[in-house]
Amino acid sequence: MSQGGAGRRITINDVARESQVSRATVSLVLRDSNRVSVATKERVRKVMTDVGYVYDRRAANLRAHRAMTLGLIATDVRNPYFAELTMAIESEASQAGYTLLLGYSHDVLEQQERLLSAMVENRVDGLLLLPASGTTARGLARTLGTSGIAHVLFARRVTGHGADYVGADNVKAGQLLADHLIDQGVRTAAFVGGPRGSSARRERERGLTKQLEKHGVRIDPSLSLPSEASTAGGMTATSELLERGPLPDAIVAYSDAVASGVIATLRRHGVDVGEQVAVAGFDDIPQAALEHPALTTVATFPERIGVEAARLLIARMEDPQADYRRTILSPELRVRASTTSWIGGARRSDGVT
Amino acid sequence: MSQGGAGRRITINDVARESQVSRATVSLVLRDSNRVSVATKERVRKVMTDVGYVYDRRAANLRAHRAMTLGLIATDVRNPYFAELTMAIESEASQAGYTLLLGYSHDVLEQQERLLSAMVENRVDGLLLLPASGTTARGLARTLGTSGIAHVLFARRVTGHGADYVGADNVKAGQLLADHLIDQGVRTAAFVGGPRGSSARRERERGLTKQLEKHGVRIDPSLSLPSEASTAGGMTATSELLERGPLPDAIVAYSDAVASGVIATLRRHGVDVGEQVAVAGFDDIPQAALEHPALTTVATFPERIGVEAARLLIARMEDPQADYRRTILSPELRVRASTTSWIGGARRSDGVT
DNA sequence: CTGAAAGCGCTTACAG
DNA sequence: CTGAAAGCGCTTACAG
Repeated sequence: MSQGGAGRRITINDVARESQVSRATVSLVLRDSNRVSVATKERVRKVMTDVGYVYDRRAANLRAHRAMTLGLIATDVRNPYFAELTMAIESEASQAGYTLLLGYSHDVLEQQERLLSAMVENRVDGLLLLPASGTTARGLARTLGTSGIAHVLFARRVTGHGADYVGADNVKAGQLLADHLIDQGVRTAAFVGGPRGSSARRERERGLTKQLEKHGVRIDPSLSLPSEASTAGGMTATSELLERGPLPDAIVAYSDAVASGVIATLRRHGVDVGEQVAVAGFDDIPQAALEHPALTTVATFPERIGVEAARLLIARMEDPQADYRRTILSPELRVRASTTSWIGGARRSDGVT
Repeated sequence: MSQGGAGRRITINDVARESQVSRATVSLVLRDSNRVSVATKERVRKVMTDVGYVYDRRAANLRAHRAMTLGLIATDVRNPYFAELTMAIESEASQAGYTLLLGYSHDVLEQQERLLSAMVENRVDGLLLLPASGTTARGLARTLGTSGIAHVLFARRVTGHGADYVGADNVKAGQLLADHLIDQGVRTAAFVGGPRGSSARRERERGLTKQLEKHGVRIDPSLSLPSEASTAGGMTATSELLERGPLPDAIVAYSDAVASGVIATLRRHGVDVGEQVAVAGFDDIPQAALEHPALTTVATFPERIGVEAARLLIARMEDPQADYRRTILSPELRVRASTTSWIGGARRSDGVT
């Protein structure tokens, strides 16, 4: 039936010849155009399966000036928070008919640049970027500027860079936690972990610090310890903290992933986590509720951020001239045992009241 | 300088005209061919940056019959085990100069089919597949057969499907755990969680069961409870187990992710995890050592599996006719408190000795 | 060392 | 409802 020899690719030409129509008609059948009669469609489709034709989307996309492909650059998906984000973005993109070109920057600027170039050169229709810490507006302009490619930033901002953005209200998240810790009677606190150059870290810390200060509680700047945004990072930072002297009333971790390392390290050092020192995180990843003690945290809804980022991007692709949109999701406090079982506050109030 | 108007794409033609050479020469400059003089290269490159030229890799790839793109289909990256795998594959592919086209099947067959088609139609050079549970050789043949695309399976096998494969020795992993549990004096055990249709589950359970039976310990088949390969799955399965009556001496979870759910659920029901019932998992994800109690498990080295899978695929692309290779990594037992603190065995031996 | 021509596998107006 | 022609942005022999 098919004359396609061993190595030869079967193309639209073979199908056209075999079914006695033009290539244009085959092309229309491929997209199920109603400009082709049902009879012709059936005949052409039969030939397609008979000769084992496989559509070449790249060729189609080149000609049609689109890719039906979105680029996604995240930092590291071993972080459960980013895993949730990635899954949500993939689902949403996939539902909208897009395929995903993926890259991980490992939170390293040079890697991110390489990935950005690769995606631009592959002419993705749009780009979702979780900026590596240290990303600057100038850097982005250099890599993305000339291409004018549609893109949205998520989870971390880049100050001065005009683009759509989706993220949590990190300042608010810090405030929520501050208010709760004040309620618990906390008087001293450390802010542990997270990458120094990330907007999320700055904002969470700022929200926390400012709000604590309103109640006369001051975070000793020497107790602000950056780290990788991972459990391992949390462990390292906590070891440092333990070396610096007596523990504060509360340890606020940059994220739940970091908090996981905080808790493990404290426990290894015989600290009674929760009772002796209150611990809290950010994000409310699934594991937070399963920590022992269960972790107080502020939910930042990665799934919703992912879905929204994908939607914003698709909207942006449809209307490149629209004003930039920023979607800031409101965080929610989740109170659990890691702060409520703290007994320092009780002791203190016992003395006072 | 450039005459490219607002919307027009700047192509190799513009660069050729502007720098007074042919398109062929520009093309050679792009690939830094030594068939072009240094002077010409410099002149052409200067023009490229001046006019803001951006290479179109899609067009190049179409013509050159390659994509420099690999397809990766995993199930769900919220599972830390798959996250490690994915990161390793991405690193390796990226280092070899490939970009990754990504899709998650959510362990659902239909989704996997759609993703496979998309990747074949995008003409990826090769494909890495973590098969959804229930994947059959016939199904794969149907989707991949006609395309003859290079691919490797990893982490789970598909019986009867001829392809390269990389995975852990799951039977051995089960045996290692069985031997250890026997040493601890365990007499009854349950196998909890994991997707029914996955080869990894079957093999782990078989290795465990057979080896236990050698020592006269029999797993009650009604205590083999499948679930999603997630922490949530482990929680559901454990709730079921608790309803079935008295707990066995040991609970072996399909994976550490599942074990995490087992531990949390037992604790919620007031069970003293470790002492009252031994718990173990598979994979040795980073969190296993941080569980409370620390989780005994069998390391299966997802990172090595990922790296190896990418390498096998690249080798396969270079030599499509080579015999199929199977890389089976040897697992290693990691003994921790979740089994060693079990006191049932000690009690019993006290009585016997 | 450089160029003219053909072509990768499709889609897109334009006719009829 | 269908076809002939041009073209997407590159690379690849083939000449010279």
